[in-house]
Amino acid sequence: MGITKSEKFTEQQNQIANFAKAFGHPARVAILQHLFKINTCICGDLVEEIGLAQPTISQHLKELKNLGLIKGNIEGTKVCYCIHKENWTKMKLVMNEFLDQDILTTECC
Amino acid sequence: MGITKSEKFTEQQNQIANFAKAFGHPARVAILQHLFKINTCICGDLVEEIGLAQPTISQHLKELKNLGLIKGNIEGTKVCYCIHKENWTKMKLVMNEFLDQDILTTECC
DNA sequence: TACTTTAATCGTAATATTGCAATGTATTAA
DNA sequence: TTAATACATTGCAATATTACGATTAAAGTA
Repeated sequence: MGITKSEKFTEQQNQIANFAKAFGHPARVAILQHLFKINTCICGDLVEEIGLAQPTISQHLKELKNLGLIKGNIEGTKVCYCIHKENWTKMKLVMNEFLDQDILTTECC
Repeated sequence: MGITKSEKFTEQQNQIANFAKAFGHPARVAILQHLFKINTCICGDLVEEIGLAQPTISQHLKELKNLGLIKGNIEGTKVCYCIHKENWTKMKLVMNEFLDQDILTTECC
């Protein structure tokens, strides 16, 4: 049904899934990497950099902004985006708790 | 169009996105957490544990297996699943390189 | 053999995601 | 004011994902 039964899972599990979903598209990965790489905050050069149409990039940026991973600031006709440091750090804590689980058991198979 | 233009991105970006997509559903997060938690490798108790229908769980398990994050072993009429340690470690390297990027810039906004 | 158990697969419905052309909205420049 | 620039939004088509009933396949049990 394409609908995720979020109510069956813990808040933590849904949170992990939501962050992961944001990274689940290479364009959003590329956008974030670019924002990290460029010292000056980048606006719509992302469209050229990534190579997708402007509305598509705008949509991906919106998702990242809604999750709180980036911020946008209007500067004249341009918009300047950058990583939301504090939230990025918080996100890392959540993801690392999941990724860094200790593997206590020996493999069964 | 619902189709991701993977060819526009680097192999690394696609790899990150593919791993992230696997974690982008709380059921798969829950499955993995359960496999980590339980000392004995778990088979279809996952169906009871997670609370989704058996074909649904089976489908999620298949995705995780295709990505190489878990292994399955047939034991009689049951199937025993566990984390694929080596691949999990490799996945962590890829994800951490992405997540742990240094934020050199000051925020612009 | 026939029956049971367990899990995979098939088929399908409902919903979500991706991508972009067209359009709208500010802001700046002329 | 008019035109240009930069980006957001809308609307829609194509594809992907999620979920599960029904069925199948494989192995154990009576």
